[in-house]
Amino acid sequence: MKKTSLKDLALHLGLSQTTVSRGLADYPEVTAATKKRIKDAAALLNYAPSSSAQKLAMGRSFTIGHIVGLSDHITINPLYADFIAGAGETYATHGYDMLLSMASKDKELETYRNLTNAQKVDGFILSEPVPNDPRIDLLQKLKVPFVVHGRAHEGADDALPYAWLDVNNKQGFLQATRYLLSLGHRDIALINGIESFNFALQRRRGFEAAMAEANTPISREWMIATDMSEQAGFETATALLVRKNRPSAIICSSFLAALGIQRAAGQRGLKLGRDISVICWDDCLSGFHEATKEPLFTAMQSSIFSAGSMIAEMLIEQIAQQTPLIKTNLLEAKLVVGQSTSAIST
Amino acid sequence: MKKTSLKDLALHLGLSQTTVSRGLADYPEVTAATKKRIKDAAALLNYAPSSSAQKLAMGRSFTIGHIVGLSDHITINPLYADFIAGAGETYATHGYDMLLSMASKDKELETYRNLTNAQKVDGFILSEPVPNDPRIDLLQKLKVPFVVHGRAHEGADDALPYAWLDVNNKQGFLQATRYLLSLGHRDIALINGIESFNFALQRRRGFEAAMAEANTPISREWMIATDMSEQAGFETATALLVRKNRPSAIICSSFLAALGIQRAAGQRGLKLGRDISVICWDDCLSGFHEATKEPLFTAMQSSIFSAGSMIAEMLIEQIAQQTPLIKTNLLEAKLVVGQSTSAIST
DNA sequence: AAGAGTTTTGAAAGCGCTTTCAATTTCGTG
DNA sequence: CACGAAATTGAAAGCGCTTTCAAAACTCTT
Repeated sequence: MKKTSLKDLALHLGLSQTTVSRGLADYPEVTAATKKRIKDAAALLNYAPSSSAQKLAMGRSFTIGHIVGLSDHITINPLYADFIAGAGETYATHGYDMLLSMASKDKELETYRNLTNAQKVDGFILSEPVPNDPRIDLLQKLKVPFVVHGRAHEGADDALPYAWLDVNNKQGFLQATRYLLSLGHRDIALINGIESFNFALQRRRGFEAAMAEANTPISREWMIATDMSEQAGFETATALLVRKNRPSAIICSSFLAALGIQRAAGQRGLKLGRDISVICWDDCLSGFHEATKEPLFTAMQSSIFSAGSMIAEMLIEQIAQQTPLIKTNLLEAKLVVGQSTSAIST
Repeated sequence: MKKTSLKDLALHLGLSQTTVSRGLADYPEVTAATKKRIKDAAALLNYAPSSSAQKLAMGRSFTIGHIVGLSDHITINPLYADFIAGAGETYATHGYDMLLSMASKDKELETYRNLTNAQKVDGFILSEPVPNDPRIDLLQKLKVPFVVHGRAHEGADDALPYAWLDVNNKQGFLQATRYLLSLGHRDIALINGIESFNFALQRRRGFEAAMAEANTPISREWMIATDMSEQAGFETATALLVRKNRPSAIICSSFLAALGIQRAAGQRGLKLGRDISVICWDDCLSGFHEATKEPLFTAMQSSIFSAGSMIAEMLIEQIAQQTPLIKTNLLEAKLVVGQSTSAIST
């Protein structure tokens, strides 16, 4: 049995392709009665329009591109997976598809260009921007709609010449640090992400601001920027805890790394929330969360899943209206107190 | 500046569309000289064929579908992310695109049907099969090429009526258990994945077989099937370790859960590889591995990234040759000794 | 009952490519 | 130099849809 085409369907109904096409697309000029007749027949004959024909005729692909740049052996991180899942859910409800493309870092720009030129996508979501990200320049030159997850440029927050959605990293760590200070902690270490990523830089700013507010000196050796993996968290924390004067609290940029801190602490007989306080950034990854119980870590929470969902919404909207008016969205993380922090014992 | 079409390019070159098209596609009847002329011009004018037009004309989409069924709030797991990354890399080198679609469990079958009918994809990769998976029946009925990651039916391994790639789960845990036994362990607990997934069932089989071989009784309360998350590992291990006669070794179905076991052990002052041995299945997730150092866990390793890559290769091959000859591929996991196991102290 | 206005339908022209088949050019050979 | 064979090129017909524009079928007025 061959695929049923619009022509077949029209023939079967004794109508023109035009009318059938319009009926299926809910054009107002088609009577409700014939619409129903058309749709019933379509269901019966198991008709589905060929997407490539549609795309060709309409000049749009109803597809959003996500490109992940694989550098050597570092691949998708779980964060990104959740983000994608959020976006994907939104696409599904809006009739969009998601094109996911892996490209080695050196082929990344080329991949953006190809997907655009071949008209495979109507727009892009851009993740993990770096300062003055070349991808942004490229996409602007190509005049293809896109939204950035994060901001690629410091300062002038409001006047960035592109659409973005970001979480208020600075404010988040400001608040987190204030919380630790309010518990009496003064010797606070920072285990941050690589600070060439803007998010990490902003978090440090927040940390520093809070410490400055409280007139608390920062130990430079206690501000560490590293990978956001369990292993890195473990190693960094171990290095920190092995010293004779160790911090009484750690503020950490990732849930995964916090797990590593916990391992390091456990190995030295230290219990989180009793012997040492830990507060971390928590992107609310699925699989690490049992919503039911008191959270393991005190954390600044901001679901990256919903970030994905929201950014997809923004992009779809931008595509719908031709004029690329530049919308932005700044999310605030929420302080949630868990078991990993306590007031300093006097 | 409008997009350059094939027509533009042909006009510019003073050739027919036919020749240009053939030249770009490296047809043998086009002279090397004109081929070069064509390709240069294409590069100059920044020409890229419209993929939808190509698809329409050729009746193929050069796109592979991956559908992830989201059940409620459980989304993509990191395992799957790595798998996808591996597949994506292979697609890229073969000129294929990956269409990633999120669908709630109840809409999942419908999504397969839609993508197929709309001819959006040339084939599917099917993940996490369950016994007698309805998706398999559907795809067979739709006559669309697909390869299953894992096997959906027990027994008759060789004669399954579909293409699959799987890792030898039974053999893997057989070997792992034998290793623990060889270290003198007899009180071994199993923390397994949900056993409605075939992979988990097979691993239990392997465990049981090894124990039977050694005439070692299994404590039924020590065979636990649960989620493969850090949290679940932690809770299960805690329950196990809190008893007065606790196992001397644990075999665990996931690296993540093993992390949880470690946390539970640490909390009770037990050190892995000294006070208790742990061996786990390790899918070699990126981000959890520093290739440089001795691995944390003794484990059965099998990279899920390369599984993704291999399965993509299989599918592309199956698509290329119309006749769907059914290939299969059984991978063996590798025992790698790390720090988390040691001979039982006498 | 005719004319104007309003719905509802359809023929046909694309969208940008591939590919069949026929036409043209080039080449080798007697 | 002529002639058939081989290599190279092109005109045009799709692929399956959307959409413009014109025609046909109604619905009211007067």
